[in-house]
Amino acid sequence: MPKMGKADRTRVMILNSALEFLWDHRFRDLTVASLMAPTNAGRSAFYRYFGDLHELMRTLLDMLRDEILDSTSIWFADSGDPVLLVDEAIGRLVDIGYRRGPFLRAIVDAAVTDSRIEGDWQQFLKVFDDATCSRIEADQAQGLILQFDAPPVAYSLTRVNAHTLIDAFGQKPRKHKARVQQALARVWISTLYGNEWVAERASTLDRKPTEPPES
Amino acid sequence: MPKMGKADRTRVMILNSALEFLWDHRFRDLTVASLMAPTNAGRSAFYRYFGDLHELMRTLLDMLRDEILDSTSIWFADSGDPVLLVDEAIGRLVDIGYRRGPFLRAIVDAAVTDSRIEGDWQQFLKVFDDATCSRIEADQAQGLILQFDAPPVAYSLTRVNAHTLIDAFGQKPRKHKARVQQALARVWISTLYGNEWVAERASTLDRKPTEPPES
DNA sequence: TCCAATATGTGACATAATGTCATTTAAACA
DNA sequence: TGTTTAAATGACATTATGTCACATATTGGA
Repeated sequence: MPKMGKADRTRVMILNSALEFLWDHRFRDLTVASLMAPTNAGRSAFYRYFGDLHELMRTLLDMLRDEILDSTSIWFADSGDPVLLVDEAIGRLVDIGYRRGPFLRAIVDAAVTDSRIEGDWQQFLKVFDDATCSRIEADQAQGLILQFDAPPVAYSLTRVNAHTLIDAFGQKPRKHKARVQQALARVWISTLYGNEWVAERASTLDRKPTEPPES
Repeated sequence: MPKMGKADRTRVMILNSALEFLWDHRFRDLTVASLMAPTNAGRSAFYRYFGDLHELMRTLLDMLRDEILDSTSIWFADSGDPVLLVDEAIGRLVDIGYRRGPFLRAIVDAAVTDSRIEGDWQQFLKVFDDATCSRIEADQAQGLILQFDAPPVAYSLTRVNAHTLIDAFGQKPRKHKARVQQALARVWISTLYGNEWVAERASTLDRKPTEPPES
């Protein structure tokens, strides 16, 4: 455990309090007072660490970004069977969406009320837009994907991911993970590579154990 | 012109002021004061007509709902070539998304900060979820669509529509209408009916005049 | 047309949250 | 341990919301 000064400990307490709060409350119900209540410190101590609630949310997004990019690094792979790659990447994405759903939702909620977070979030999505676009164009060059205007399709596909995950897992009771995963995989694979690939892959997916939705 | 009492006139002024404001400002920047400034009435007069800003937004959603359901009535048609039907329905949806983008975005923004609007919006989306689900299941029964778990796919497809439209047209400069339409049509048709139908239809779409993006 | 009766509008007030600042209190470290 | 530096506090200013008693218009019947 790295040695922490008091400032670091307080900062961590605040971040933990935020995570705890947001796990079962919406961002709109978060106030500085409610955030600092479980802490030893008083309300105004908050402002020593963050300019405002939105700045705290940006910090949370920074943390989540690393976690997401790490766990979906396969998304940016440039070799291997493209269909399996998409399937695996969606699986990873659904996993993390399931685990972090409420925080993802909180960040997107916060983005609506603050243009800086909005910018951060769009920039984050753009990483996936760009990666998807590159993949499409590379596979078009190889004849694996039909010729079409790649950017808007990539854009729509990343948005279906983001908002399906947030709507499905962003608040409890979360929806069934496997069903969401299959739906997203179907949309992506049939849009990019064609329905026949989904059909071929379907039996594999259906064999996966079906977990019941959690609280 | 129907005869209006003073109350009706003031109410209309408020609604117009809101529409005008939201055409080039975000919902987060709307305050009761800024809303009533262009009106003859003072700030507190607002509360005679609406409980709060969110109630005003619900009224706006009611108005928009009628317009959208009217213009996308073809979405709920149960006869005709399914592929053409989807294509036409998406076209209508993109048209209205383009015309009303900023208001749609304002409503979705407002939903994030108010659970009543959120409920209204989800209920509105559910109409499309259900219609899409019925269509899928009907076409599966006819063998036009492969057998798969329809509800989550329908859910993802309505969300790709809503959020693609709002992201693309919700604030100026709006994106290019035809490109968005083609992307959405591609996602829907290849997910439901297969890539070959998109390819066949592509030439038709590409022949459409390409309008430059507006302010 | 005028005059109640009623509907509409107003400004002063209470409330709730944010963010700031001088001051107090606690931690760090030599 | 004592001194320097950092962290926490509580009182205050600010901004927006929503409410209320009262003032002023509008309306429709005599």
